[in-house]
Amino acid sequence: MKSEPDAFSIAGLKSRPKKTEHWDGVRNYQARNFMRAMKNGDLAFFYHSGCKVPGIYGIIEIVRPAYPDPTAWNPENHHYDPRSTPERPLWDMVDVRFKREFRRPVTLTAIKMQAILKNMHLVQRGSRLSVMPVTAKEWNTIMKLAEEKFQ
DNA sequence: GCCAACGTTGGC
DNA sequence: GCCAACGTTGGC
Repeated sequence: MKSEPDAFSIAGLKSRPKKTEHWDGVRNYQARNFMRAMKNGDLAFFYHSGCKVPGIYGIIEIVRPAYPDPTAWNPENHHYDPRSTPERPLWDMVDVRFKREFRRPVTLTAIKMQAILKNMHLVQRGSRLSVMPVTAKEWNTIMKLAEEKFQ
């Protein structure tokens, strides 16, 4: 799951009450559908984009599965979408809880250097999705890279 | 249904 | 700041 750290970072999530926050503002159908596939207890990587060192900064846990995103109904909100109403919600969000922050991020550069990760959704084509799937193999490879950083 | 125009994302 | 890649919109 991607976020620009200036808007919302893993440190920001960690500092929230119960280290939990809504992951709102997703306005892309494919990303929304990936969120709808999430279950309670699922883990996700927290990716920082649009910053000096883009990469995976830690792990979060899904603590509430997809439900309507009320920010879409608020004309004051940057992600307002009049097509979505409380009666017929169009966009969803999930609740995520801070799990762990890597001491050093697994950078996009490091990910691109791993041949085994070349099929990762994140590094394919012009993938701009803010929510995307990770396979078990990819997850384990990223975790190994994260552990190496502790040495 | 096609496709040009436009806005957005995000790495560099 | 640039620009490639992408999704969406709307005219036809």
